[in-house]
Amino acid sequence: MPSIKDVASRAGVSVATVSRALSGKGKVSEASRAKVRRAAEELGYVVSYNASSLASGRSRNVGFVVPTVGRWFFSTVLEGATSALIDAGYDLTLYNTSGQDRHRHSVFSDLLLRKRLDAVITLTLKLRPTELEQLRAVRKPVVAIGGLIPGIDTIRVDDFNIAALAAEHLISLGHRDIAFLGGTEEFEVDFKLGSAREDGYEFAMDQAELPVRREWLITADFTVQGAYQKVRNVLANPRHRPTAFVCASDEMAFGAILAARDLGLSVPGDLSVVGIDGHELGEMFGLTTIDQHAARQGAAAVSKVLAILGEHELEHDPTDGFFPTEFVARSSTAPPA
Amino acid sequence: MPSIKDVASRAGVSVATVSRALSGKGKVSEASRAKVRRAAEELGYVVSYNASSLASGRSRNVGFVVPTVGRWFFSTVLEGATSALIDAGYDLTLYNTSGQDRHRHSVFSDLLLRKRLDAVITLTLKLRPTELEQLRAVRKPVVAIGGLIPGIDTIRVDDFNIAALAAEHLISLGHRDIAFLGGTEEFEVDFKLGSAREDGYEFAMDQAELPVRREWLITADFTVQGAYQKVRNVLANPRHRPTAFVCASDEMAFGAILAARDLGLSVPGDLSVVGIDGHELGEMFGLTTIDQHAARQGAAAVSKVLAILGEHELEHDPTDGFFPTEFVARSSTAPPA
DNA sequence: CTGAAAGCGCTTACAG
DNA sequence: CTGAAAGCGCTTACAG
Repeated sequence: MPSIKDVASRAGVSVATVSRALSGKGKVSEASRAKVRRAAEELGYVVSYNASSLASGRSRNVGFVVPTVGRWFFSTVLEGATSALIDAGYDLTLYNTSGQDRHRHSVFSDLLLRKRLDAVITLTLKLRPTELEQLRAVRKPVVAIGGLIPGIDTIRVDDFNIAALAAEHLISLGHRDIAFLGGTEEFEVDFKLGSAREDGYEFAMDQAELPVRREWLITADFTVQGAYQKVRNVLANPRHRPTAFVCASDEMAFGAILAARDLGLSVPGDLSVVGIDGHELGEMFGLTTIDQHAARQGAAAVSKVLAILGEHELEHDPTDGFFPTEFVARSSTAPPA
Repeated sequence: MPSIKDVASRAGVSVATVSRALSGKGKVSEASRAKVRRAAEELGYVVSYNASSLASGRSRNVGFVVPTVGRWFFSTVLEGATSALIDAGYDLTLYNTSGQDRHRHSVFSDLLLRKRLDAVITLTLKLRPTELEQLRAVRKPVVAIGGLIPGIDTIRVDDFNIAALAAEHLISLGHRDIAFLGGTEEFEVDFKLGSAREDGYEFAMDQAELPVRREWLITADFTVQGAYQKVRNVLANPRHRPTAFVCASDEMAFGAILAARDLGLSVPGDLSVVGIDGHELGEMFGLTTIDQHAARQGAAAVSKVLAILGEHELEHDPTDGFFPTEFVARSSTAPPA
């Protein structure tokens, strides 16, 4: 591979001029710039990130930490982030903790700290105090998606209100027997999204003076299969069968719909179902849901990171507005029979 | 952040000794090693990858190029790869072309070449001649998953045989009217997996002297929704309705099952469906399929990369055995009515 | 606008 | 086993 020296000698200028011409920083005459461009082109020269980063302190690389890439929300946010990053000419280094503490530990105590990153984006991870400390020590910007971390920039939706809205929608249709399908503790990853959503559901029920029955507060692992099984158990019980479900994710809502169908119940005839997410399959299932624009959240996190890096200013005010969501009414909800 | 010098002075040794002690390369006395370890620990020292890579030529980082992370196969392979890489102490830099030529171009002509990577893993991408050339120029090992590239290490399953097996399974159950659901040109990404699988299906049909009807060779975009629509069109036609479907992916098989149900057809009573993949949802749908162990393919690609890197030898024989798959018989297939 | 030179933080022959 | 020193390939004041 050719180095900057090769380009310099071929163009008949110094390496300093090559560096300036190619990076666009500093003054360079048009003539020099043209010569350099040509020489670089002919040699197939590409700058070495390692050398460039070492000298400048900038890596053009952001770290992205996820609990898994196997769930819809995570892969969709990731898709949005990679796209935005490529457009900006940045690399994305992926750290997948896979829900394993061993992996998580090496990510935070080692990989993240090796100065190859300009910034870090975390996805639905509640940073522990020591982890926060470690990130602070490297003095890099951190943006969190999917939950609030004090003192850190955050992209998140208003889980409480989203769930309340979902419940209100059912209530306004005339439902009274509304169940809630949330996430089990261990699968709520870190932020207990499920609880925030459960709180919103309960709030709406209270406002409407409807009872919240303990046996209708059920939890699953955020997967289609997990939800299928739990909902099936509830629906198979002929006594106290709910007429509607608020589900904390679209994938769980799909599981609920499939369970109802397998029991011979029609949706929305016998059961109304509303989800939260905006999953592509929602259309096919006719799922009423609240779209949280996951890919856009990924892109928004990237924008925020790039803005901070552009500002050269670490001590800014962390922003924390809610990311906008969208109510999508389809055919899985209707007045009760 | 402390540098190697800080560690050296605190430990009372030279930077060379610190480097050797921490990397484990070269001889270091136990006493020195202990002093260095302690000093590093106390200072919270972590080696700078950029400096280390620049000096040694090794980055402990592999590039992973995917067409998207939104489809099951890709995210599952990625999950397997990240896990294996973290265990080896390597970073994974993700390049997602998102099916956009603009992104693909910047990945291959720029990002991949900046010498921050020790190796590259490509996922279901047929490299164009210029791209192959560019990769060769950086002289890094390349491992391809999901298709054969001449002269490059490959992890792939035997698509032809898998599809033939799927068809033979249906034939042996007594089916004669078997349709095939493959991928549309534009969505076969690069390797025309669909065609290899279609060829296998046709081979099995020929062997059994069963006719392959043109109108039963249908294609979709590898998504549940796409398959749902196409299969629904076929099944809604009361004349010449097939009694079974071979689907080129599990997600498309789910679409086929859902389409059948929505038309009031029972699976497997009125329609048998077999998929290819080993998707987690297969169990819930009772889908008969051929598991291609996607996560293991990701891990296998990593093993291969690490083996090559360990060998310090670029001129080895590219291996190209077929990755093992597994036939999983469930309840979506049965003899025809 | 341009170049010589220091420096980024490591690794690794080389000599001892 | 250990250290002094060169070198990896850039960037960026500094001086002109």
